Amino acid sequence: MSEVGTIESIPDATVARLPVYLRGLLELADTGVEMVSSVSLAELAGVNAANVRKDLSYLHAHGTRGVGYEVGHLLAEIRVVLGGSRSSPVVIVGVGNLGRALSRYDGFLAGGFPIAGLVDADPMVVGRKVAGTVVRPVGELADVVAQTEATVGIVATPANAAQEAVDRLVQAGIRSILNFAPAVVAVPNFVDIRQVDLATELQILGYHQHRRTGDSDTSLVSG
Amino acid sequence: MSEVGTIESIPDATVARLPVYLRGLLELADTGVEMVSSVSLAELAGVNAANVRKDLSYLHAHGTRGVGYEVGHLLAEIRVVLGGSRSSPVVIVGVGNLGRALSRYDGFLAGGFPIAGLVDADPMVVGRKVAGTVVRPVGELADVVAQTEATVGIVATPANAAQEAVDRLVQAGIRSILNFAPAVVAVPNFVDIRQVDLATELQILGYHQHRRTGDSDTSLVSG
DNA sequence: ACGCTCTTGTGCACCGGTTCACATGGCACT
DNA sequence: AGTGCCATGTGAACCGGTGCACAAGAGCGT
Ligand SMILES: NC(=O)c1ccc[n+]([C@@H]2O[C@H](COP(=O)([O-])OP(=O)(O)OC[C@H]3O[C@@H](n4cnc5c(N)ncnc54)[C@H](O)[C@@H]3O)[C@@H](O)[C@H]2O)c1
Ligand SMILES: NC(=O)c1ccc[n+]([C@@H]2O[C@H](COP(=O)([O-])OP(=O)(O)OC[C@H]3O[C@@H](n4cnc5c(N)ncnc54)[C@H](O)[C@@H]3O)[C@@H](O)[C@H]2O)c1
Repeated sequence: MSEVGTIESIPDATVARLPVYLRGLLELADTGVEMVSSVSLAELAGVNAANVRKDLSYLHAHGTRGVGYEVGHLLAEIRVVLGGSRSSPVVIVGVGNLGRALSRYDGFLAGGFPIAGLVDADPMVVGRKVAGTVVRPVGELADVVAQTEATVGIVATPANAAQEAVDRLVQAGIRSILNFAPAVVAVPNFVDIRQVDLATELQILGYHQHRRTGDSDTSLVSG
Repeated sequence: MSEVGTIESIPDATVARLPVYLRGLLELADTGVEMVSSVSLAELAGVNAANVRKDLSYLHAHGTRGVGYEVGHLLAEIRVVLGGSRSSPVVIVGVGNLGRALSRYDGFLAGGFPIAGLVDADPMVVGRKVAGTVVRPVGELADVVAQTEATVGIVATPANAAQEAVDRLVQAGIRSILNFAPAVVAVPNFVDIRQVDLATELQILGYHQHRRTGDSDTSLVSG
């Protein structure tokens, strides 16, 4: 049911794959490929071909049977869905090891997410220039957001400061937040927050490794 | 999906939540709390209480009805499941912006994943000391893995070098890999690889933001 | 024009995960 | 011991996602 004025709802799982398709399609476009089949795109993205077709069926990007999809059209359509091909400036709260690395990452800029503002609570960090941007006091966050017209916030503070950082971002009008701190934070339901937990990723790997080796050195408490 | 039968199989979704429970439980233990109910643990972890109970039912950690779960017992049991409380040294391939940030992260060490080895292809980077560890040539990866007894590999190279980096890790005997490069890489099926794609995370946020604002896109690509 | 081939688009069955709802059973207090 | 209370543990419905399998349709060559 497509309603005028509203963008159709696309399943979360599909949305999560669109960026992957985008990457693959950019690669194809670079090498001059103009048409692509669901099978080859699937291979490129590491997913099932039927899944690709179903995903693309949610977009306004129909392919032609017997031929495939037009790379350029697909690219444009995915870009429209993912933020309307509009640039979304990002502000980072907490410019430590991770914050600096993220600031210097040019892949964000290329993807339409320029790092526009940096703030930190530490006076030793404030005033320093990182990747061409001067770090400003966290108290001036609202100003920074306003000046840079940032729409996305990244939290890279220690875990115990994450809730405060998120609160400040929401207060400043940010509605999309990426949180790298290993902490569960509460946000109003009109705010979209995503958690990136690197330590957790390693622990999940650890579980599977443990299982694989089956090396049970621990006191298995069997009932 | 592997079907090794040594240790009981735990659903993936549950495994992904165990580290979160672990964090919450550590917090509780620090503050001297000895018993915890599924409701409060759920709140702490940001999930549904019934879900917590079902998750914990997969472990050998049963609670007592009317009371709750013993924090210490739960902690021990989760630790056992997640890698048997054994330290899993990590080797990082690609010591650029991100690789350096990860090297300096003490949360990994605390979680049982000490950064034991660093390798890079750039002669300018090789030999430099990062977080107390000397960066070695990527050609010596197998040696580094052997010497450090690393069991986990992290790929933090540019995307176009990711497949090569992964191949080297597998060649060196690594069976658990965390890949930060935005690239789909192929691995033998006895290798466990997890993708961390930060740019994708931002793009997903962008989609929801785009939807929320309902700012009907005007830059409709002409046909 | 016709039929062959190729790929899309999708109905449908399957599966893992989530959540509700409630029976089960331990604990404390009288 | 009896009674009330409370939290666990789980059966079952529900839900979103995946992938097979196939019909529908486009292009092409004869
Ligand atoms: N470094 C990594 O590779 C890595 C990996 C995984 C997770 N993390 C997580 O990312 C977060 C940042 O890690 P890091 O290594 O950069 O830590 P860090 O200590 O190097 O940097 C944290 C920065 O946040 C600032 N800060 C502290 N409180 C603040 C506040 N209330 N408002 C604004 N800024 C504040 C500090 O001044 C510091 O500059 C941590 O939560 C960590 O657990 C980091
Ligand atoms: N920096 C970030 O915050 C960030 C964020 C998201 C994703 N990433 C991804 O992480 C990866 C690393 O990012 P970065 O900013 O650290 O890049 P970088 O260019 O700073 O570092 C890459 C490092 O990898 C090394 N390298 C190149 N080819 C290699 C090879 N074949 N073997 C071993 N080492 C090799 C380089 O010498 C360099 O030191 C990239 O794929 C990037 O897309 C980075």
